[in-house]
Amino acid sequence: METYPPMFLSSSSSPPFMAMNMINSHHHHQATNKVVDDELAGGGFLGLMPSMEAQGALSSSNNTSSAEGASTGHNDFRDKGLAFEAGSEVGEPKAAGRRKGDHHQGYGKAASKGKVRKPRYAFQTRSHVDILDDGYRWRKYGQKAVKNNKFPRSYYRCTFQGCNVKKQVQRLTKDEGVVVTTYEGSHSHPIEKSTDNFEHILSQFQIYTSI
DNA sequence: CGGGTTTGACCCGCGC
DNA sequence: GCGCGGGTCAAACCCG
Repeated sequence: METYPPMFLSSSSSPPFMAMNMINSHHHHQATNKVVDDELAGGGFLGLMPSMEAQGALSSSNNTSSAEGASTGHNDFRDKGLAFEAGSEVGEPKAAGRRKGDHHQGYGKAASKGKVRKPRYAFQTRSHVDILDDGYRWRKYGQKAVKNNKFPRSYYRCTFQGCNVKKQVQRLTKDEGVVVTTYEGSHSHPIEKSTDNFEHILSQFQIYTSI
């Protein structure tokens, strides 16, 4: 059970994203694209990278690669994940009655004010389903069209009290089969779904650690 | 009904 | 200084 693929074995710690279940591969979908009956046609791990494009800025922070993040990833959420939360402290207007035309300030991002930037771990898989079931429950909070890409990018957030883990899913324009998932932060709570077939799923991944 | 999704507005950093 | 591009919010909407 402890047999993880080489990419996770940097320090035998928990990666920010553990236990991905692609059980609902050919499950129903929304309206983005028709889900073809490929189930595990993809399922191949194409790569793992520190971040998509912002890796330059991120690497200068404290982590240079995703492997490092995984190596210290057992409790590092206090460093990065919380840092982000602190940054968005102002931007948490649960009770603040801010409206579009009203006076409001501080949307999470700007509050950081050039401070700590949380690392993001991106990896891409081969699947026709955008949303991979990684065991956690996510709530979609945004979707934006990206320049140079035909497909929009979806923003998700973990729906756990106090858990500020985010992730964004995007498909590549060139290869529709490639789905890039970027994680931010680490979960601090147990997974809700069963992950006993984790190793079984990972065993069929193709890892490319030549980044 | 309640929780997740949709979707347009808004904010902000950055480049021109 | 302005416009663009990316990220977030929240009211409306949808669906079990």
